[in-house]
Amino acid sequence: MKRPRMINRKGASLPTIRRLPAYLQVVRQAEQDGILVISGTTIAEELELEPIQVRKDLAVTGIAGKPRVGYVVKDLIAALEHFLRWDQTHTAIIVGSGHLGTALLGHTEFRKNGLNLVAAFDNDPVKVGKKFHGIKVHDAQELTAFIQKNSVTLAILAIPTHEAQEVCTTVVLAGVKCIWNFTSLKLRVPDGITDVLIQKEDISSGYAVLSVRS
Amino acid sequence: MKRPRMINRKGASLPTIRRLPAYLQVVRQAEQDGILVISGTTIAEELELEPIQVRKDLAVTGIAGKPRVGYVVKDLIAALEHFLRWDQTHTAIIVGSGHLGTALLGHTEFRKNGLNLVAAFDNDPVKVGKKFHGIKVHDAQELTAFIQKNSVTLAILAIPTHEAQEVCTTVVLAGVKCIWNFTSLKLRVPDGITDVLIQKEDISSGYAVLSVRS
DNA sequence: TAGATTGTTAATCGATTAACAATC
DNA sequence: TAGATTGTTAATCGATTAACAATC
Repeated sequence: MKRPRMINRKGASLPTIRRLPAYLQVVRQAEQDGILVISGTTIAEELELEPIQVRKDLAVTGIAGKPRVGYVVKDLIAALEHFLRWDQTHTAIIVGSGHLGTALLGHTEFRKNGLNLVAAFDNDPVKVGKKFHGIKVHDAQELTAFIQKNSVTLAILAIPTHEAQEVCTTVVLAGVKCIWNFTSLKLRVPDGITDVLIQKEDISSGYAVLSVRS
Repeated sequence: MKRPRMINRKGASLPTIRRLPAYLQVVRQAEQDGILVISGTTIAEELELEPIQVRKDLAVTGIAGKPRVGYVVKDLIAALEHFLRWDQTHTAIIVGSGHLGTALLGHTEFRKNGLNLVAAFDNDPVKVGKKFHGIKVHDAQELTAFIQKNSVTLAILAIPTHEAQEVCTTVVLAGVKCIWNFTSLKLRVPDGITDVLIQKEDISSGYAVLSVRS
């Protein structure tokens, strides 16, 4: 059986999408520094990429630059944020309030990018009721009710591997459409459900690149 | 100026290298389950990939399968581990013992993959001297001396962005050849040093994919 | 044997890079 | 104007996929 290649918004390739946040970071920094206009060449130098790649990537956002000048910083930020949908609020929860979950809760950059973390969940009674970085830890039993009541769209899984599939099933049945999976397990959605997006954050891939190349 | 495309061991592409850990995980699980021989088709099904891609990827490790049968589980594990250099010990330190650093210290899977975490470092006096997951937190002042004394090859950076470049410079000057960068800063090695490998673990890329596709 | 699977060679697909006209 | 930069079209490069002979 052949699965169709995933098609992305407006024809942007996966590698392009993955580079956009780095551009946004550079351009936001430029704005902080009071710079009004920035060229693709400058962004490329900053990130050690080729200028042509930066221009091609930025083009997917629909931004129009001015020859000889570059891109208006304010407009470029808006274009990148809009393309990434980081100008909209995404209501999210984190399941698991161990060290990784807490680290993610404290990742303030998320807020700038539209991610609204509204709750954490844990099955450890010692943690339930506590607050980390201002976000309350709820009992994992309340997952389904909370998701439905608060129209949570994204669930971030920072739990032990052996709990991952069960939690995945629970949150999907409760209506979550996106899962950000920080466990090493390949998750499966319940049969018959097709409109769920699962993004795996794979730390061992990075380690593989590091050890093979060194 | 044109930078040459990075060439990897035995011609394995970057995407291939990044998939290998997933294969290893599946095959190790098979071994646990008492399975002696596994086919590329089976691995592909498990990971929702195409069988041809799995076979091509496994080929880079030099493993030879048997038509109609598959690969000997024990041999395949050995081949993957050896290709990834996960059969060797890599002496590593973690700089930063906040939640992320502590989460990484507690990531037991690393040990199975040759990563020997020997120390953590922090500049918070409250944390110095404590132990997390059996690993002692040292004063960041001791970084250089420790690296040189213990021939540390890998430094994992789990520190605030604004400290990242300084720590990078310190550990590189002390002799570290590999940096695993969990901050969002693009790091630069000091002038004249060329044989340092920096791998950036980019969480915002994953979030970008998630929000663009949803 | 029949049929499943490997591994090689070729074809396709897609991403990156190059070339260059347009432009400010 | 001269020169830097954009953005488009074409070329190249590399990764994935297909086809199929070999094999157990």
